[in-house]
Amino acid sequence: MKNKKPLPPLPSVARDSLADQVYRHLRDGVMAGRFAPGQRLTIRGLADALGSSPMPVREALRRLQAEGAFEFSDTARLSVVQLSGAQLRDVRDARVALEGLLAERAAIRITGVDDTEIAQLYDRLQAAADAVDVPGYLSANFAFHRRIYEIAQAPIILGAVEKFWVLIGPCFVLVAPDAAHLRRSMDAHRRILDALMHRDGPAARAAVTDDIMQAANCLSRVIDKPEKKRSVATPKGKSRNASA
Amino acid sequence: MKNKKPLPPLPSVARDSLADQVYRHLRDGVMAGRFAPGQRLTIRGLADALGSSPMPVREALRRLQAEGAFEFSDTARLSVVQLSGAQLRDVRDARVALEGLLAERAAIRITGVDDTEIAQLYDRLQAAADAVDVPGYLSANFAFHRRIYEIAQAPIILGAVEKFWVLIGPCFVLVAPDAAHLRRSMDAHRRILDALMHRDGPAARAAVTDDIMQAANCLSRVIDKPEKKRSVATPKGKSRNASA
DNA sequence: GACGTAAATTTGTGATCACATATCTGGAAT
DNA sequence: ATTCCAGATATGTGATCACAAATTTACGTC
Repeated sequence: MKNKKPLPPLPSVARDSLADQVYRHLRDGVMAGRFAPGQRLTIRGLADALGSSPMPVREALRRLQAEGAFEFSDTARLSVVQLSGAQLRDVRDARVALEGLLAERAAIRITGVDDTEIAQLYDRLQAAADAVDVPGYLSANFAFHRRIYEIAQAPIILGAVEKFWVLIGPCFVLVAPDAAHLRRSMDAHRRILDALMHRDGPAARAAVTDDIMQAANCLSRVIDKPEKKRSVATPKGKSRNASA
Repeated sequence: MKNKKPLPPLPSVARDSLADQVYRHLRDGVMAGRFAPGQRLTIRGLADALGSSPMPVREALRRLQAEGAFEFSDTARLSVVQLSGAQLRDVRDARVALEGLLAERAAIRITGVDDTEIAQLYDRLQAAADAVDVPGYLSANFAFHRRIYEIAQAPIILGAVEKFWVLIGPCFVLVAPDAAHLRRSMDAHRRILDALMHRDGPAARAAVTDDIMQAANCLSRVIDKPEKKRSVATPKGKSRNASA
């Protein structure tokens, strides 16, 4: 469904190009684990699925490539990045360093008006954990962390952190909904919440560190296991793509 | 000078698209301080200067926008990102966290074959400091740090660090060649070198931290001083660009 | 029937065109 | 002389086309 109209009703106040919309759409999809590691995609296929020309998709993919979400292989074929175990440990260490910094700063700068909002996001996270909806849990999890880090008022650092989230998003499609992990993760989240409410910076950093290590351990049990029936490449072979 | 020939001699083994070349060219230019903060650029102007069509430049700029080097303003005008003092402090803190991690890890994994190479880069840095060539010093400085961090064998973290370097590159055009700063900086570099040679991780982290804090202090004396004759926008007004 | 080679399709890359909007230029009115 | 508005130019965005390389498919040969 190509839109022949050259976007007539654009209020011009939004300043939101088609490429930007495609970018956010794909980025959210990656973070929510809707793309499998190593999955092959095509520019034209995504463009058809999104109802646009290949051009905005190309620009969005360039940005996502710069962030490490997708890669153009040696033969210039597009695919979702597949992190190795070592790379996953690197992401873990970098997250601990950066998110620990943000959590500590957030515990200092948080005010009463933020408390209720954080608590609401925590409840939404808890709800997604009770139902074992993994994509929903991932989205709620990132929203919870993001809101906390926004309080730290360091958007540049938060941007770097989100780039790491984009990297680990696809890995989560490999891990089956693990109730035990979700319970441990929610325990860490509870401690993050408590630390923030008590304005305890070091405790917030420690809780965030535990949460990150928890997730990394969960992933490391699945990644780099050489053969464990991980046939999560292109499901069929046709240039399809998962974009809800 | 548009190249009408559809790139005939491409060995096809390089897998290096025109957009990639433009990307690296602009990225190196930004890191070396060849673009002024807030400087306005145009896609067509850069394309003409580089002798290509606007298309590869667009893709390269998209990547660099994703990395935060350039921004498309609310009115979709392209300009070099101008960091505020608060953002500069954020970059400083993130660099301390990440580069400290890499330095500590490098001190552990470094081997004898790396020693000579690091020493050579240090000498090149010293030479650029003796002559007060700021762009040359910046390039040598980033090369020195990059080589060290490569030893840490954490390419994902190094990639995040380089994104921060791209952000602070333009800021350095604001600081005049300061011999005192160069001396203090070289002192920190000497301590980094010594720590690496002694395989002392904590000392390497401390030296890198000092180096980063040093540079941040130097920059903070220039940034956010409301009016100090910083007329470093577009020098003339014509859509020119500094691309050597 | 298996394997290798060539045709056909797919796909990323780059160029060119069209268009809406922002920016600049010029002159006219106060 | 200054201000303000209309025409002209410049610029980012998106679409379409062309092309080379890679992948897939088909067919002929052993």
